[in-house]
Amino acid sequence: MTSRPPGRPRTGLNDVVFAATLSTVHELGYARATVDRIAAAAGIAKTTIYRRWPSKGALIVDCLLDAFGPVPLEGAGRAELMSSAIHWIVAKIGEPGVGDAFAGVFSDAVSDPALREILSTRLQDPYRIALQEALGEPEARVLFFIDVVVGTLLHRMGMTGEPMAAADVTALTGMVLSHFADDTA
Amino acid sequence: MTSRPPGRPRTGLNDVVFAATLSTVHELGYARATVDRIAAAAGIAKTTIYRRWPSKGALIVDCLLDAFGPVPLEGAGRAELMSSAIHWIVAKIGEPGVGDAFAGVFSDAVSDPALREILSTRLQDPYRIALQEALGEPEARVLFFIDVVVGTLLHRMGMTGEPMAAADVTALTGMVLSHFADDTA
DNA sequence: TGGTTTCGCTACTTCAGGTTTCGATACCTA
DNA sequence: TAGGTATCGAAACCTGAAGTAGCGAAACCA
Repeated sequence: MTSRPPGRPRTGLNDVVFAATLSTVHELGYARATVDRIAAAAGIAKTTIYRRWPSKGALIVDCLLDAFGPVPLEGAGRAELMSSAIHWIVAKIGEPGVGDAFAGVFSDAVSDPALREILSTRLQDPYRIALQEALGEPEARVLFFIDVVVGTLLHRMGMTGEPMAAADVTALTGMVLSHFADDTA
Repeated sequence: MTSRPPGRPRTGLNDVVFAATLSTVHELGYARATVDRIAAAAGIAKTTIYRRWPSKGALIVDCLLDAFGPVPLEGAGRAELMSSAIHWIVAKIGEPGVGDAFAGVFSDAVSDPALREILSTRLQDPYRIALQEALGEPEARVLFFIDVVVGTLLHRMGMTGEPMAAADVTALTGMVLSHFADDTA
């Protein structure tokens, strides 16, 4: 918030920027969370942000990577693995600012192939690969799984502005699990 | 395309603008399809567009309403109704420019409450109500249905830039149908 | 102590959404 | 046929946000 004299870098600046990004997006929404405002919230200059990230989209993706962390793939059977993965993404998207930021970058990516590439490679691929190995499913099935889960959650958030309620999350989980339980697809 | 002298209105201007909107969005993507370009493609002035629509988002929503038309709810049983509804929205989203335009407005709506209101009221509600009456399902279930179907399709389009392949559409249809077949949710 | 790195600040460019103004023209009515 | 009115086209303009450039200042390192 407050100004700061120039000088050599301080450690942990990324964390400050990430926190400022999420809180700003949470407050103002994605589109109105300009780089200027994020920089102001972090107490740094806009130029400093553009020295570390090539674009606003890249900043958001890095911020989401930091917020998500590694996917916790714990559980005995395949059903438990998938169920825990769903609940994990639901919880993450429900965190303040994370869902808005996620929906926001995804939005921009629709008509920005470069950003789509970043989003696909840096954000989706790690989780897709981890899920593939854990579940022993082919790539196409895992991609379909991600489309259904993430797409449904984002559509609800985009339409209502709020994360999905617990009852619908239960319905989503049950639907996906029973679909992936049989081997007919 | 070509210039045109000023004068009294011509009939069917909306259709010209809608066609120009879809083709421009199809060519350049949503974000790069500026109102200037759409106007140029329609052979009219940007001012004329803003005289009829208050914003780019409103124009796109009207354009989508025109492109979608009434939802064809034909079929004997509930399963056939839902199946035909899914295939209808898949076909519509697959039309040139429609999917991009849909994903684009939806994106903008994430951080624009006013646009979200327009999108929800004018685009989603009519179809939701029609589905409610045809299926005899409560509102919450129909909303969930829409979230799953539309969300999944848009996520795939946003991630890959192309509509969903037939095999995955089949999987999606089967999953949704079997979920809504039982009365446990 | 001196060089290098990184930062803060200010100013700038570019571009898109949206507004305003004004002149020109076609339709409608008398 | 003449005049009023509604609508269009053109161009200039405003606002806000992304991204860039240059300079001075401070901290770290050798």
